[in-house]
Amino acid sequence: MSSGELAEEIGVDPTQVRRDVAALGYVGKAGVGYSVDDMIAILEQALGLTNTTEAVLVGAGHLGTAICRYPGFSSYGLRIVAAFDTDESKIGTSIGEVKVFPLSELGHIVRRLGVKMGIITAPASSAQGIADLLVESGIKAIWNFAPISLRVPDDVMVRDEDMAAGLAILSRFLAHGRKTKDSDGVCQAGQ
Amino acid sequence: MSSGELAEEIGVDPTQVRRDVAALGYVGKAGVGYSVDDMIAILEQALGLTNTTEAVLVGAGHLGTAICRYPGFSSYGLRIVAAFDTDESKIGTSIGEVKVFPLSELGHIVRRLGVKMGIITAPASSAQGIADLLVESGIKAIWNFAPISLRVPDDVMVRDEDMAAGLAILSRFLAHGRKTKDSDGVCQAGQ
DNA sequence: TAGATTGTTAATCGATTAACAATC
DNA sequence: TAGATTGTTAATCGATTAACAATC
Repeated sequence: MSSGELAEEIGVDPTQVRRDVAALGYVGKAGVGYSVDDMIAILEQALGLTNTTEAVLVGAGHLGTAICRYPGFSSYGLRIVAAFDTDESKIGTSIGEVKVFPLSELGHIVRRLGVKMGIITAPASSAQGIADLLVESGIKAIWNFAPISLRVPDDVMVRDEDMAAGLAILSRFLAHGRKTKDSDGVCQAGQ
Repeated sequence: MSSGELAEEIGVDPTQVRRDVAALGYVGKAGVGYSVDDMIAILEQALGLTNTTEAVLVGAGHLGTAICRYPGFSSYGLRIVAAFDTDESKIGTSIGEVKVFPLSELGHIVRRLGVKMGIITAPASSAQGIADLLVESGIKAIWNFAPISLRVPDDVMVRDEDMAAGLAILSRFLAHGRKTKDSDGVCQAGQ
């Protein structure tokens, strides 16, 4: 497969493809292109999809439940090993395969299992406290679904899946009828 | 509030703040700064949060249910007016305030209500078909939760809330221990 | 007035793209 | 060999930042 075909497919410049592929250390064949199999292997490797990532989830509400049950993640190497909540009625129950534990057990369990990823599906009001708790327990990557910017140490990565931001960008488009580059930055400033 | 304070708060350069604020047409007072109230008003205006956006949701599974019930959206001006699914057992039921209709009714209802935003929470395999249907019915903004790149006309905006992409970036960080700029582009190429 | 902070111009930085010799 | 496609250098483009006169 050639850089031109790939570029066409994803709507970018062919040079961009060649550049990125080269940056990953994969060398194609001049006059021929790239091997699809090699390409897949290289990308999986680069994205860290080859190893299974274990994660804990905090906040067993609707969103947490949806994520625990989402069938796609296992094929991307994610395994949720425990869920936490403060709601007495949820503790002890299971969401699919995932057991729900009291939040007070979090530090204990995370440290014991050596889990490095935490997923926050709790309300915004308790998200920062949960993040602190996760970081303190040794978590290095946080997937944050709460609509709030979390403060964490530099060596911890946060990925915001901030739905309100996504919604704001779409709303803006509908209201003003144009797509902007700055939307993201402006939105953060607004929080 | 000064550009310096705002910049400090969100971790960017003060000039950036001044530039963006000016770009929105809001003029601050030299030597004083910006009025917080004016700032909020300007941002809400710019982001289109002042008008309520009506949306339809397709795919009344776990994720769709979580979104319909998510309490935060109403304060951001989103109102989901109808949900659609092909599952006979779901049709006719309600998720909170939202009624579930058969997918065959989508064009009819969307056109009738003049809704401009569609939310896709269906499996990846049916997402493109749903997108086509939404576009055909007059939808101009699609909020896509299915892990697939949708093809739509230029005048339709798609916002991908692609969880697999978010997961890949975090996995990559855990596996390789560094944050990258290119992750997004590379990830698209991998799909 | 003196201090602070703006809006904007000019300089820097990085990312994207065009062009092309090297290679299969 | 001839055609195609690579990796990379140089040129372009846009975004970020530093600097500062204008202003409250």
